[in-house]
Amino acid sequence: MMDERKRQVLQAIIDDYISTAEPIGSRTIARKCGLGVSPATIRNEMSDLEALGFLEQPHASAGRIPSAKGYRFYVDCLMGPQQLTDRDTVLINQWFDQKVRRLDEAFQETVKVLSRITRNVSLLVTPQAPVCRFKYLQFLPFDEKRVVVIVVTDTGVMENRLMEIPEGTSAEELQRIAAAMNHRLGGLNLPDIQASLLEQIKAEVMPQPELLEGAMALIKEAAGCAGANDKVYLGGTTQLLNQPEFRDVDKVRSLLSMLEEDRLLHDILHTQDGNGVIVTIGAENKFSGIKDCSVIQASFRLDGQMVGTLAVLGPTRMEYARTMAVIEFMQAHMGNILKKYQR
Amino acid sequence: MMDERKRQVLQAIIDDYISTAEPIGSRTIARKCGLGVSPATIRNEMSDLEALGFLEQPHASAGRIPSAKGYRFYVDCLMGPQQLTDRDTVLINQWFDQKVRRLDEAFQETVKVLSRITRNVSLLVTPQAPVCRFKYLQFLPFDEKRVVVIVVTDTGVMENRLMEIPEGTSAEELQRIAAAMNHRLGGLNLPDIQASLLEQIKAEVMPQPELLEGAMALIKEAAGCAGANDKVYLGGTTQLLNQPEFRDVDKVRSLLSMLEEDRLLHDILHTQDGNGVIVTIGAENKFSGIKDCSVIQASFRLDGQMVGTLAVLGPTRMEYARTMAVIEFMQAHMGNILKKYQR
DNA sequence: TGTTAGCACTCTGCTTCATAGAGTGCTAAC
DNA sequence: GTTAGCACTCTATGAAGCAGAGTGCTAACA
Repeated sequence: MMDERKRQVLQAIIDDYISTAEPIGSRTIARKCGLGVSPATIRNEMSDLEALGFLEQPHASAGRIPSAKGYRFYVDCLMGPQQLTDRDTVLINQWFDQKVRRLDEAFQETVKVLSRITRNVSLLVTPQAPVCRFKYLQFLPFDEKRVVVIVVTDTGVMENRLMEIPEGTSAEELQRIAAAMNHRLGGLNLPDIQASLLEQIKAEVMPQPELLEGAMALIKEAAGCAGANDKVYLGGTTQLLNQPEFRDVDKVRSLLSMLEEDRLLHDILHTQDGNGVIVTIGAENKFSGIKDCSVIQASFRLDGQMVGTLAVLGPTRMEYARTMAVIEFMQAHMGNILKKYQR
Repeated sequence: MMDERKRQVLQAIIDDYISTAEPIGSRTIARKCGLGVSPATIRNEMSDLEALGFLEQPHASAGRIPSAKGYRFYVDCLMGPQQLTDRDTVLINQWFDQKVRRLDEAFQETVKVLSRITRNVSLLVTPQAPVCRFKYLQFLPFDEKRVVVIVVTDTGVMENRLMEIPEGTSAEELQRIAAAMNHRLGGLNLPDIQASLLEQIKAEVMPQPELLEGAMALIKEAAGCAGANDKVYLGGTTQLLNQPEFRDVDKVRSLLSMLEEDRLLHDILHTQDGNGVIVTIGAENKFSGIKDCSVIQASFRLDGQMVGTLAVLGPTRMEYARTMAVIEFMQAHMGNILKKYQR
């Protein structure tokens, strides 16, 4: 029931619609898809394709547009894999060579370049529970009253902060406190360093509660959000405005206000372990707010560990093949880039 | 020529227009401004006000709307100072209590809350040339192959990074390098630490060029953008979509794409030393791209030193009194907030 | 049986036109 | 100086008409 010609017709329609965003009629397809048949024949095929659920009609006398099911079939069975153009790869590499300094900057720049190349909104989330261990904590001198506290973890995530020294605390005492904490906490996973454990240490090292509090706060911070964990990066929201499906300000607003909620974005993406690129089309998405959008995503890893997920979000009418190629490329290169610049 | 009644009429028109965004006729004003005169009289006044340049007419038979000059007069002479509501101050304080951890986060959250309260786009820039001195640099152990480099400055801005140790470098050698650099650079202003000076040191401490390069890069970084210097924070861009003057997607796009250019935003704000709130209305702005917008801004300081400028950007039809009150409040509280959480 | 030409039909989008409504400016009276 | 009255102007709105695009159906054809 899906013979070769139907597939060709469907592909031609989707390809055309992706680039024009206009409903497309039998005449145009007959001309473009090169089957050498008349519009009437195409009309029959289109009628069948609509009956099968791959196409729909905005209204009775308009052309056809692809349905979600149509896009799904297109992504799964019709479109071929696509290579990135050299221009794109060069652009990406240059971009990162110039801009990236820190881990969170890398993420920030990634969404920028991703949205620029795909001409769509892009996002990047980092996982909720980072697996990283406390290595040690150190007090560095600053001036008579203050000291720099630095927390070092095994993934190279480092937090530091300036802190007041309680009246009359000697350098030796500071060393002792640091040593005590390092002894107790060294090698522990950050999420495992609970308040209870910190309380225990506090009891042992009583004399400088303020200082200890500060150090603890810093460790908690490193555990919770150190570097760039559990964060959402969003880029290219203005790209929406270029899409004809967002000619209406109200639509833009409703989508953008959704995208402002970090929690929601986290949920939109399937944070999964696989290496593949995942495409979610229209109503396949969990949230009805993006039921007219598609999401293309992939998770990337560093040293075997899942570091985050990057994604492109756009109208269901999207350049799937190209966008998937871009995501795949970025996924593969994220590891290298991160290794090179940070850890 | 600007008698009391004219002032009252102008004020009534502007107040009304600010809240409705509709051209406003003599009848409405006669009813609202409580002067007990007829629409015809108001018409005469309005005609005068138009001749004086304070009002304009979108078209011949529409009501009047304020001109840029009208807003200017309103801001300078008509509107009274306004207090923030308790709800607003509570909202702001809660916001920061919960969210702020680091300096750059403080800035990020500031633009969020600012745009939320003013219902307009808000921005925050930090000055181009931070005045801060290099204090010292230190290498901390990480593992056999790598070391953590930390740069400490006198304002508490700290950069750190994980770095490879060149094959066969002893701990003593690292100490020597650090000492040499600290000796040469200690106390210098970061912007003054030029490539030339670093080159010189490089010549003196030849043996470990890679390590040195890394440290230098880090110092340059600290000089250029350490912590949060020379950065632009932008928030509440979606607020634009709620303004009737941005019902047109093309307008939104042209403004948003302007706002994406950090350099431009930097230039939009007058980075100045005064403590006052500055209002720039319509074409008073340097950039024609925002000639239909007004900017309300103030610089804030910490320990006497100028730390940044915050601003609200919206259509010329803006709640000037309220927005100025908000900006003033935020300006005063930025110092406290920053002191409390960071340095 | 699959393909095609022809044709009637439908629906949108654009243009034109008329109308209602809001607001002004002017004049003359108070 | 203020006000009522009135003619005038301009916009926004909705109806009507028309062109264009596209379909579905039927009948003929290979």
